[in-house]
Amino acid sequence: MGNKGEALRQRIIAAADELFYQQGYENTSFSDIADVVNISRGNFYYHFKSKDEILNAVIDARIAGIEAMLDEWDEKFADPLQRLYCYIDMLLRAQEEIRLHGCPIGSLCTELAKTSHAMLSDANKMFTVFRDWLMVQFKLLGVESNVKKMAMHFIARVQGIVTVTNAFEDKEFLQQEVKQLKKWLDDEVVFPKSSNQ
Amino acid sequence: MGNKGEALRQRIIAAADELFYQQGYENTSFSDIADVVNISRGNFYYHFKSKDEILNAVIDARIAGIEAMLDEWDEKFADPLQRLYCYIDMLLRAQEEIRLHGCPIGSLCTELAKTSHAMLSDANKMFTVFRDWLMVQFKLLGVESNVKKMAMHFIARVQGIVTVTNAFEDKEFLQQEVKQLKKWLDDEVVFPKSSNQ
DNA sequence: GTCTATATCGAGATAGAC
DNA sequence: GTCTATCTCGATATAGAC
Repeated sequence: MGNKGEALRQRIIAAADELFYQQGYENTSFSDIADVVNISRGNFYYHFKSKDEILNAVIDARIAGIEAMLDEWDEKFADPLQRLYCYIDMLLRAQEEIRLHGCPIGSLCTELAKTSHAMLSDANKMFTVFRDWLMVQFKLLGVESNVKKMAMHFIARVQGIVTVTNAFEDKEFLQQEVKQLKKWLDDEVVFPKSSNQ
Repeated sequence: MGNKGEALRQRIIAAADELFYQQGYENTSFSDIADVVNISRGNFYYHFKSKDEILNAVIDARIAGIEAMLDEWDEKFADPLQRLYCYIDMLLRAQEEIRLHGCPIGSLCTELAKTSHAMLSDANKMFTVFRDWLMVQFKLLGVESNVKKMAMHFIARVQGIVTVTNAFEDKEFLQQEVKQLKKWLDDEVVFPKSSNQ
C-alpha cells in the first residue's frame, strides 16, 4: 500500500475513534467521519467496505494504543504500586472527557450489547488487555490467590465510577472515589488483613 | 380520557420500556413498539407526539415503578440491613437480563450522554430515587457522616458490576461480586473499623 | 380512536467518471 | 485514489379517510 493511502486510512480511524467515543457508534454516520477527515462519502468505501469494518479497525487501534500506553507505564515506573496509581489517576487525567462521554471501552460495550452482539466479543478484548496487565502488577506485589478476580473487580470499580460520573455529569464524585479506590488498593491489595474474597 | 385509550397508552409505555432496555432508545423504532402493541404506526401519534415524549413517559413510569418497589421492600423488611441485602440481591434476581442488556438505568444514561444530553438530567433521576432511599437506610443503621457519598458509592459499585457482567456476558462474575458487596456492607457500613472516607 | 397512505429525510452502500 | 451521482432502505412524522 502507498504511503498516502495508508496515512489517510489512519486519519479515518482516528476520526472514527473520537466520534464513536463522543457520539456513540450507531449515532455516528459516514458523513460525520468524512466531514472531519475532509473526504467525500464515496471515497470512504475505497478504504472500508462497511461500517462494521471501521469499528473493527477502531477496536484494533484502541487495543494497540492501550498496549503502547501500558508499555510506557511499565518503563516509566519500576514499582508496580506506582503503576497501579498511574492507572487510577487516569480517571483524574481524563475526568472532563469522562464527565461528558463516559469510558470509551465501557460505553462501547454497553452499546454493542444492545445492538450488535456479534462485535461485543471483539470490543471486550480492550478490557482484557487491561485485566491481564493488572494481573501482572498484582502478582509482582505478592498477591498469590484470586489475582484474576481482583483484576476484574478493579476494572468494575473503575467502570462504576465512570458510569455514575457520566450520568450525573459530576467530576467531584469522580475525585472522591479516586481517593477511596487508592485506599482500597493500599488496604486490600498491598496490605490485606486476611485472605481476600 | 377514556378507559380504553388510557389502557392502550399504558401498554405502549410498557412495550417501549422493555424495548428501550433490550435494544436501546435510538435503536428502537416506532414500528418495533407498534408491532408489540399491535397497532399501526399512525395511531402512535395520537398518543405521543414524538419519540422524546415516549421516553419521558417511560422514565416517569420507571421512577414510579422503583418507588413502588422500594415501598414494598420497606413494608416487607423492618430491618434496614435486610432491605439493603434485598437491594444487592436484585442483581442475582435479574442476572440473566443484566448479562444480556445491562442496567436499564445505567445503560440509558450512558446512551443519552452521547446522543441527547438534554434528557440525561431526567434519566438520572432514576438513580436519585435509589440514592435517597439508600441514604435513609444508612441513617437508620446509625451511619451519621458521608451518608450521601456512601449511597453514591454503593450505586457506583453496582453499576460497575453490571457493566462488566454485561460486557463479558459473565454471570459468574456477578455472583462473586455480590458476595463481596455484601461483605463491604457488613464491614464498612454496619461495623466500620474507623471513620469512613 | 384507529387506520391507510404519504411526505420527508438521512442513513449505508454502489457505479462509474476522472 | 478520489470524486459525483445515484440506489435503496427504514426512520420520524403528517394528512386525511373511516
